[in-house]
This record gives sequence, C-alpha cells and structure tokens, in this order.
Amino acid sequence: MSRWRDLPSLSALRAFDATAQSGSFAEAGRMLNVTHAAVTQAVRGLEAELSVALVRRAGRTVVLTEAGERLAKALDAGFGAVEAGVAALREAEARRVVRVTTTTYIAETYVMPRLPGFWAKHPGVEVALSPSPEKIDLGREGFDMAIRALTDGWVEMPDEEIRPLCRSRVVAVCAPSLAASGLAPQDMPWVIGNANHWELAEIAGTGLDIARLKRVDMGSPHLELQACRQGLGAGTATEIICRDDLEAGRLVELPLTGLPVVTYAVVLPRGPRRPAVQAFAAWLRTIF
Amino acid sequence: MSRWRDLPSLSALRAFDATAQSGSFAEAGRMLNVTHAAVTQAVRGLEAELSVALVRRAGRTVVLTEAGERLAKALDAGFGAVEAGVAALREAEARRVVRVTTTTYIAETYVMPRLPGFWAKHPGVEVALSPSPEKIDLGREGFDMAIRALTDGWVEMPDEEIRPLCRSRVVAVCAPSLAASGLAPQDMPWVIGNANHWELAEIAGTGLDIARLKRVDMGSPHLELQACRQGLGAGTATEIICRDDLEAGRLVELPLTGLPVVTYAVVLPRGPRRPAVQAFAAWLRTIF
DNA sequence: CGTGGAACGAAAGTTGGTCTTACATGTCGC
DNA sequence: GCGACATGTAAGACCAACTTTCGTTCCACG
Repeated sequence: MSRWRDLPSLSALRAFDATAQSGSFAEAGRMLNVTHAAVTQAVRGLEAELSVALVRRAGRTVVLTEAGERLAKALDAGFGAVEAGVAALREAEARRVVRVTTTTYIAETYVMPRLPGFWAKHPGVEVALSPSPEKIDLGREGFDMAIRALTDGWVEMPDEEIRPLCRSRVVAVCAPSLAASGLAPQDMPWVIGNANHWELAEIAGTGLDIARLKRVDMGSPHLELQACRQGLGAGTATEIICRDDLEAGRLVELPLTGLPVVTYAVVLPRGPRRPAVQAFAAWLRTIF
Repeated sequence: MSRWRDLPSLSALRAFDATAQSGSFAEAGRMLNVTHAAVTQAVRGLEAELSVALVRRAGRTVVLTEAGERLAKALDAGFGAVEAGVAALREAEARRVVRVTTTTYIAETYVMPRLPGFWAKHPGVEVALSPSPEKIDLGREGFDMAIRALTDGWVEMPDEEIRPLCRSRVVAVCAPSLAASGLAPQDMPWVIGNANHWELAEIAGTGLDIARLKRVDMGSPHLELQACRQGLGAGTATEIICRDDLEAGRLVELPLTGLPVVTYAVVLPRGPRRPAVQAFAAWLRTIF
C-alpha cells in the first residue's frame, strides 16, 4: 500500500549513487549524461529531503559523510539489482529463438531453403519454424509470428498486425510425363493428403469430382511436391512455390480454372517486438 | 563508467514494479498517487524500450508474462534495498542525539538547568552538551550546533549560520559580604582560571592590574560562580547568567567599567538540518 | 606569481518526460 | 440491461529536471 509513499525522487537517488561511485559531481554528470549542475542540484535536494548531509564539499573535492557512505552502500546494492535484472532480461530476450508458426507449405518449400541467407545476415539469431494448427493465439502460445496464406476476404484481428508478402495463384501441376500421357485431370492420380480439407476444397472449386479422384497420400508437403515432379500424380501448389520447377520444365501447369488466389502474409502480434523478430519479418519481405 | 548508460527510465520501472505488486494499473496508480493512464503509459513505454511484453492485458485484468515475472522479481529486490536503505538512514537520523558544543559557561549555568523544559516538549530527543575548544569545525567534528558568546565585530563564516539569541553585558560580581569588606576590586581575590585568557583580557579592559591580582582557580566554570556566591572572591560573568543571583542578593555587581558586551548566539552548520536540531535551536530562542 | 585548467556553486531560463483530462471500450456482477 | 470498475488512447498541461551562464576556488605548472 505504501512502498513508494515516502521515497525521495529516484533520479535524485540515482544522482547521488553516481556521485558516490565516482567521487565527483562532474564525473557523475558524465556518467549520467548530464551537466555537473544537474547532479549538484539533485544531491542538494536529496540532502534537503532527508535532512542529512550526505557529502562534504571540501573545496574542489567531494567526500561522503558517514551517513552518505551508508546510503551509498544500500543504493549500490539496490540499483545494482535493478540493473542486473534489466540486463538479464535483455540478455535473455536477445538470445531467445524467433518462433515462427505456419499453417501452409510455404515454410518448408520456400522459406526453409532460403534460411541460410538470413543467417548470413544475422548470425546468432535462432529461428524455429514449427507447423501448427490453423487458428492459433500467437501471444498465448509464445510465437513471435506466423506465416499464413490468406484467402481473399480476411480481416485483421485487433491484436494482430498483418503484413502481406505477395499474392500467388494456386495452380494445379504435374510432371510433363504425366501431362503427356493424355489422361484428363479427372482421371489422373492426385497427390493430396486425405486430411487436407483445404486443398480438397480448392480442387472441388475447379469442377473435378473429388469422390472419384484417385488420391496418393505422401504424408508431408515437402514430399508431395517431390512426388509430383516424379510423375506420381498431379497436385496443387501456389505459383511461387513451384515457379522454379515450372521454369525448369520439371512440372507443367494443368489448365484448370476456378482455383483461388491466396495472399501470403506474415502475422505479428501487436505490441513490443524484439529486434530479432523485426529482422526476420523484414527479411521475409525481401525473399518474396 | 556506464552503469546508467542504457537503463530504462526509473519512473517507468517504478510504475511496472507497482503494477506487479498490485496486479492492476489502477491500483498501482493509487499506490504512486498518479492516474491509471500514467501507469499504463509508463509500462507501455517500458515494454517498448525493452522490446518485451511484460504484462498480458486480458479484458479487465492484467497478468504478468513470464518475462515480466522475472523482471518484477529483480525490481522488487532492487527497489526494496533502496527503500530499506533510505528508511534505515531516516531511522538512524531520527534517533541520533543532538550534539551541541559550547565554548562558554552559558551551557552549564543557563541551558542545562532548563533542559528538562525542552524534554517535556520533545520527548525522545537526546541532547548532548559538550564543552570544546574555542574554534571548532562543526561539520568536521560532527556537531549539530554550537552556542557561543560572540564579541562585537564577529563575522559570519560562509558555511555557518549564526542566530543571535540575546546580548548581555559582562559584569564583575562578588558576594555581598566581600563587597562589604571594603576591599577595592584591585585588592580582592578573583576567581579566574589561570588558563582563561579571554576572561583575563576582559578584566584588563577595566584597568585592573592583572599581574598584581590574587587569583583563585576553581577548575570549572560551574564551581567558579558557586565560589563567588560563597565569598571566596570576585568574578566575571554575563548578566544573564547571574541575574537570579543578583536579584536574590546572593551576588552584587562591582562598579567596574570597560567590560565588554557579548552576544550569545547559536551557530549552525549550513546545509540540511534534522528536525530535532531545528527544534532544539528554536527552543533555545525561547529560553533567552 | 600569474595563468590556465578543472572542479563546485548559484540563478535564471527552457524543455521534455510525466501526468492529467476526457472519452471510449470492455468485462463482471446483479 | 445497467452500473461499477477496469483498461486504451489521445491531446494538452505542468513541473521537475536539465541546460546555460557566470562566478569562485583550488591546484598544477612554467
């Protein structure tokens, strides 16, 4: 109820502490980035408030009185603890990993391969990419950011900031060999996880009959694209993910319409952001 | 060289500490005698400076994050030490005795007998009267004040404040019986310490021949006056000291001229003053 | 001895951090 | 649904803290 009730001004205490440490008003001023006059005023005020002489001014030099000596000791310990606490916090925050959650395949197929480029610029910053269920409370779960593929019509939550990275069409692709086989898309095998309702919904939008589709479940997004390249079946992906494969002729696009366009975006919880988080988010923009 | 170099604003840390203790911005504001808005702003600023979320705002309540918890712990210890140090100092100062030095007889013969009156008003304040050599550095020796008899022409030192109490003539006195003996002052025995150059100088001012004086050395001022009363010899004193004796007829004044007039004064070191010192100095004015 | 450098002292002026004010929003208990 | 009580935000006010300026003292050095 009253810890602060009758405590002298903290800045005055700080000025005295600096004076005690340096043994000089001028030097204390330098430590605190203020003028000597500011320090003398503060110490004077402190002495007045406590009704005790804390320093003895002997000409050009300043020495602590016995009372000042005792107070200085207590302040040194106290402020030292405060300083240590803040320093420890800063230290811990600086070396904490950047935790990124993602609900799409973009991380594994696009971000991860480029991570070395980030580490080259920011050595020492640990980044943890972790796949997570779609809807997640970033702050609550301790994540620093999310990379999400937003379909049109998304709305920003009040406690989240969304920074769009790029827009990319969802395309259906398959190996050139499979395309050359003459099979219609409806008759091709499709590399799609059984549990992936989102991707199934995408394909349904093209008019294909999902129920009649022959599906191949690879278990992992990264393997899926690999499977497509090897001709095991057709699949969907965003253009940006398979751009290289398309250009290199490892994959070709199937002429399906009705596939959506998604916006890749980084989602950051509102509030203070660590430099490492800021850096990673900024770097993400550069690679898209 | 750099303890304070990169420390957040102390008032922000204080605001956060209060918030952590009370678990509420509003309550913290009450503790610090500020509005809740001031606290929220301070905590927000602190979070921004440290780039760390310290509290989680969940509707109407506020809970600390893990980082906040750790910082709060450190701050609690740190500020606690500061607070304890200040409190200890205040405590020690409050119960420290008031040390008064005096170079004259006034203390023993006038102040001491009236001390009970001071203690009646200010119980618990210890007062130490101590006789000391004439010139003394109050601050250096740890005295709170001096009671001195100043001869005219005194000048105030730069680091001392002089508060005149009263002016009093120096008078030569003796017992009525001695006065009735018919002896001239020059032929009377004089109760004067051999080492007391000041008093000897006083008498020399009256034209008496000190060298031819028959002197009685009692060793203590208090005994000297007593010796005069008992007729052992004549002596000098200020009027205020022997007023009662003169009125009661225990002493009579010798018709000597050329004796000085002194100003009793309390001398206080400049700078902060404890309440007890202030009180004693104020009380001194009331008894003169 | 005087001259320059470096420290403290005092007073007046200025500024920016801190606080208040005012209003909006959100949550809980009834 | 309403009142009580919490937090959020913005804009302006205020005052403590700081700078500036000038003076003084002390010491080192040629």
